[in-house]
Amino acid sequence: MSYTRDTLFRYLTLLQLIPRYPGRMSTPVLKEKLAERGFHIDTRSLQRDLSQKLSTQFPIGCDDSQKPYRWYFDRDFQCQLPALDVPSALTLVLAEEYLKGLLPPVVVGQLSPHFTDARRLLDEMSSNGLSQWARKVRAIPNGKALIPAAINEMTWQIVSQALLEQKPVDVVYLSRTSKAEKHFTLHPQGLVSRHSVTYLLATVDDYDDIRQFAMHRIEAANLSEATWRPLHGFDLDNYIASGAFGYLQGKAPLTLVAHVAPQVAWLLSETPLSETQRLTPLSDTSWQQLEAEVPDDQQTLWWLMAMGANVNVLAPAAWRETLKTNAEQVLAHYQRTPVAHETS
Amino acid sequence: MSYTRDTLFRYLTLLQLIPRYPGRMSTPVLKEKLAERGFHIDTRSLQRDLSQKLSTQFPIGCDDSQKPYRWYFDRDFQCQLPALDVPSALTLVLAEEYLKGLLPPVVVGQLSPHFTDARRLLDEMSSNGLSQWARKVRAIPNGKALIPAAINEMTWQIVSQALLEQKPVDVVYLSRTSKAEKHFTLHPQGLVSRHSVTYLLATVDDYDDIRQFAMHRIEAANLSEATWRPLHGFDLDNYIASGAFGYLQGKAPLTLVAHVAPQVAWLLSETPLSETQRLTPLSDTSWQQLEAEVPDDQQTLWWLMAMGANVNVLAPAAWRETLKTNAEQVLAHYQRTPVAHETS
DNA sequence: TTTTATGCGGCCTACGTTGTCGCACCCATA
DNA sequence: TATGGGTGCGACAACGTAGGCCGCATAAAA
Repeated sequence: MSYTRDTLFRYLTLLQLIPRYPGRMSTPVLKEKLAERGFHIDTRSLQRDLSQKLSTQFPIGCDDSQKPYRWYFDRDFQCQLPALDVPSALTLVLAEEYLKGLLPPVVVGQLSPHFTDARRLLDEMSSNGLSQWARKVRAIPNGKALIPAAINEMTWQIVSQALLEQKPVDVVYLSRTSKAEKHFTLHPQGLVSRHSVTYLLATVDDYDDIRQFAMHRIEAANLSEATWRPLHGFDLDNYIASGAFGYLQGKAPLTLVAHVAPQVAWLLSETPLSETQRLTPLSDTSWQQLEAEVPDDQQTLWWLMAMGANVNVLAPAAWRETLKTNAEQVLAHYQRTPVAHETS
Repeated sequence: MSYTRDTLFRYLTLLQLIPRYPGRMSTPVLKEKLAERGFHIDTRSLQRDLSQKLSTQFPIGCDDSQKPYRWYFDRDFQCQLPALDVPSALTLVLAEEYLKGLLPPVVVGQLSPHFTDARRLLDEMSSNGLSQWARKVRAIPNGKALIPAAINEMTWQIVSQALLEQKPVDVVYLSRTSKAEKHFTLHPQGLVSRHSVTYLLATVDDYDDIRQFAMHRIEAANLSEATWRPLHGFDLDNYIASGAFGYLQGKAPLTLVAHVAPQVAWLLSETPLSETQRLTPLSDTSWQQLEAEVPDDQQTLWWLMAMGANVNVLAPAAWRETLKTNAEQVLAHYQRTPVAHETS
């Protein structure tokens, strides 16, 4: 039996059991959880640990409005073992910059204690000299930053729990088309974050087909009493590849052949399109010939379109044709619509 | 004087002082750091803490090849207070999916203990029933995923330290143009991660102008003996806005007016271009009129180009002209180049 | 060889830890 | 109003651990 050595470890276990603020845990529950982990102590000892030892040393709060007291960590407290090092802290700051444009505020907010921790460390590091590190790192996202749709915090918590524990959820969903609130029982099968919109994939009520539900349109969610209806043979990757999110994707990769302007060649030499990319200079011009195996998806096509006149796709023929047709249509727009509209 | 209550706290402080694996810290140094934080204990006690208490309960290693023993945490160990909750763990998994396409492997690797921690938690949560949560979440990045350039781990550590502590670094840099290794002393002023390439902004040797150095082309880095040369009046945001990274950006935001196809309108209603965006239906068509205040930058223009024939920009006139000209040039490409090339 | 720095086992005492008990309080139920 | 279960809390005593101190062993430095 391990007596003494366990005191420290029991404290640590206890600290790990106490949830962060929105959640809280009552003394008897904590006692039971500790017992599950091999710490059989008297209730009195636990009470003493909480109210006399831990809560004086840690930012721990206690809800004593009702009798089984409930304990919780301050919302923004964060402690890591081992402590964050400087490179990791910098990485976290960069990560936050990127993620702010990719995930809804509430979701990024889930990680804010980590980011705050990183910033605090950097502040301390560079205290000698007002280095203002915050002004020293920036992330420039790839592509246009759209504003992520806002998600209700409670919804995110309930749905993520349901997804992982395979439980159905009752939701109030604001339908896109009818503008009406509808009540469903969903059986979550997957979660997809596309750009900045997060979708829950689930079967509805007693049906067997997967449908998409934008998380930000779920107005309320609660774990359901209904029994879980498992769905076999569902594969998220196949589902995405089959074009469910507007990214129709052929199974086989394609060989892209194109002539690219110098500035594009420069970009690609830094960040290749694929592992197999080859760039070869062309005679008579500063342009280069690009050959690469790329996936047959909408993303790649969009990228080519964004490059505009700076790339000249030679193969595959289908893409060449698509780009050509698109250019013709764009031109048609601008020839048809009178310029006078511009002032509107 | 706080005697007893400090035991637990001293252990925690000690644990926070021990660095993660690549680093390590000797017993005397630990003793001194503890003293700095108010824990004045006998060397013997520290030795006992390390070798008998902590290293039996934590994944702590000891390098005893030379006499002042050096202690370190296992590379992949991670412990959080308070413990990770399910929603945060899910968020971390999503974040990792995104970041893998945005930051170099080594940089994301800095955070891998966090991600591993999250995955472990999810594994435990869903152990009952083989829920295979890893198959349940996916992130679809915004725009084409280019392959991030690889960075040397040591370089990242040294440079991030130098940047924050305002110290010069000696680097061996593989010049892009000359293909030759060059030796510089850099005075780091900022770090910019653009798409998937990370650049260090620094002044070189005795010059005062800022230059960009791609992190993945820094082959070696060491803190320099040279004295730090401060640079006043440098503002990273202005630098970026002035077009240093190919994103020329006008100061004033523009009012974008365009007609957009139904699918684009749908996308924008989910993730607006800006806070002020307005979408109004057009008569005679399923298209909608879009009005939004957008920044005057390359990103927005690229986004419009990628949308191709699905948007018809009415204002500003300059963009309309740019898009038109671009379409004409693209068309010129595809009319000039013989289709026969495709089979090459 | 001597010196210094470090690790380590042992010893001893102060004091921290913890089970037990009694009391107070709140709430639900009779 | 009375009663009983659940919970928090102060007090106390017994146990045993934490931690300073000492001496020795070892290895690197002088």
